[in-house]
Amino acid sequence: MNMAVFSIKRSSDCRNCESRPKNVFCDLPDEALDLLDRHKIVNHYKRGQAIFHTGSLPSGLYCVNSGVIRLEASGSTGNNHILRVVQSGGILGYRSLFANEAYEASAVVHEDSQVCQIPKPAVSELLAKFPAVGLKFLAYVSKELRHAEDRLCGMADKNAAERIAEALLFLKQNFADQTWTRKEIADWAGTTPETVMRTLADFADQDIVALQGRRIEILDRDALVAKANLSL
Amino acid sequence: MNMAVFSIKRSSDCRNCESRPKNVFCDLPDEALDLLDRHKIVNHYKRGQAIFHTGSLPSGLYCVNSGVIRLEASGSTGNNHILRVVQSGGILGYRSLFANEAYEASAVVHEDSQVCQIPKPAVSELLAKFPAVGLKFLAYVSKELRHAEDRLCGMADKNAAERIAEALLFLKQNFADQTWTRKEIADWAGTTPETVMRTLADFADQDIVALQGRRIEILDRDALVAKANLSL
DNA sequence: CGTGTTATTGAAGTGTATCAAATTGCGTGG
DNA sequence: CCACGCAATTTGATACACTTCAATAACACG
Repeated sequence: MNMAVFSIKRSSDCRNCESRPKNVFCDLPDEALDLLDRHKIVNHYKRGQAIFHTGSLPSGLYCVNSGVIRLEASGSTGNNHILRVVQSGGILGYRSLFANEAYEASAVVHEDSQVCQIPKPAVSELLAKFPAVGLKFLAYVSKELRHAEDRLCGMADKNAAERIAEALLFLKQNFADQTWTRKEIADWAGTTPETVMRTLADFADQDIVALQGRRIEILDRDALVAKANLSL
Repeated sequence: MNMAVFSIKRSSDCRNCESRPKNVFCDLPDEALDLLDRHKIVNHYKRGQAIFHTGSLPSGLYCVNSGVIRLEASGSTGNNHILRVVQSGGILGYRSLFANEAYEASAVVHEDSQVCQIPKPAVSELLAKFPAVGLKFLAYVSKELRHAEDRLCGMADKNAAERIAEALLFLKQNFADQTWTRKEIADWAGTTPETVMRTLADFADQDIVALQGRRIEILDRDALVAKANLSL
C-alpha cells in the first residue's frame, strides 16, 4: 500500500522501447512517438506497491515496460477479485480514462515493474493527431469486454474445478515464470484458497499438475484444457 | 429462430431520428448523418427473431430505433445468459465489429423493433472522416467493460437474493414497461428460475414487491436497493 | 377453447464456503 | 548465514445455499 515511487527518470525514447511492438502504439509514426517521449514519465515500482487505487480519478495512461501488474477490485465483503493481469506491452488505466470514470480497481505490482505514465493531455493530443490510435484502443477494449463477458458466463455455469483449471491455464500460459498463491488463483477464479488447494491436490492425484511446495507445474496441459471445459 | 425480416425500407433521414439524441451519433455534423442515411438499411423485427447469431461474423453496426433487444450467450451446458439489453438509442454489434471477432452472443428481439443496419464499409468511412465518433465508441465500450466487470465481481461475492434484487432494479428501472419471465431474470442474475421464484415470493412476503400473476411490481425500491447490497 | 409455455411449490442431494488447527515455507533481521 | 516470525499452505469437519428433479397449477396464445 506504499504509493511512493522510488525512482523517476526520463527514458531514452519510445522508438527503441522493447514493449512497444507488443502494444497499441506499435505502428505509430515517429512524430507520434516523439510526442509520447516529450510527455511521458518513467516510473519504477516494487512488488506490492499500488500504481493507482480504486475510486481515484485517472490522470493519464500507464504503459507497462517491464514487470507484471495485477488489477484488483475489492468487494464489499472483503473478497478481492483479480480483473486483469498486465505485463510488458500492456496498458493500464485506459478504461477509466476513456469512460471518464474513477478507477474501478487498484493496480498492484506483482513483479517489480517499469511503467511509463502518459499524462491525460498528451493522450488527448495523441488521439486528436493520430486517430488510428483511437481505433487500436477500440479494438483493445472490445477484446477486453469479450474476455470479461466470457468470464461472467463462466462464473455462472462452470463449477469451481473448471474455473480453477481455466485460471491455471491463463496464469501459467501468459505469466509462466510468475508464482501465484492459492489466494491469487482463487481471486481470479472466483472461489476460495481452500477450494483451490483441494482442487490442485485432486489434479496432482491425476498427474495433471505437480505441486512442489508452493510452486505449481503443469504436467498435462491437454488434460487441464479438458478439465476447464472451454467453450472457445 | 426465424431470421426473416418482414419489412425493409429506407427511412426518411437520421437527422430526425428520435433515437439519435440518445446514442453515440448524437452530435454529428449533417455531412456525417448524410453518410449514414445513404448507406443504412432500416429493418423491422418481431419478438423472438434473431438479428444475429453467436459465431457469425459482423457485417456492420445495428442502431436500435425502437423496441427492445436482448443479447444472449448460450453456455455449453445449455444455460443462457443475458449479457446486455438494448433499447432505443443503443447500438448492437459494435464489440465484435471493433474487435474484429465473431459475435459472442445472439441478439434476440424482446419487443418488436426497428433497427438500422450500418454496413461495415460505411462505419469505416464514418470513423475515418469523423474521428470523434471513435472516441464516443471508446467511451461507450469502456463503460460497458466496467459494467461487465462489476457483474463479474457480483457473481463471485453476492448471493442469489442480492443478484436477483439487482436484476429487478436494473430491468425494471431501464425497461419499466417490459415483462420479464422468471427465466429471463435468472439468465440475467446467473441463477435458476426456481431460485428467482422463491426469492420473489420472499420479497413479496416482505412487501418489497407485489406479484400479480407473472407481473412484478416494485413496491419498496429502497428496500430492494438494500437487498441488492450495491457497491456503487 | 384447447395446448404448450410459464409459474409455483416440494423434496432431496451436493458443491462449496466457512471455520479451525497444524504445518510448511519464505523473507527478514539479527 | 541462520533463526525467527509471519504468511501461506494444507487437511478436516461442518453447515447451508443453491441446484436439480418432479409434479401440479396458472396463464397466454393461436
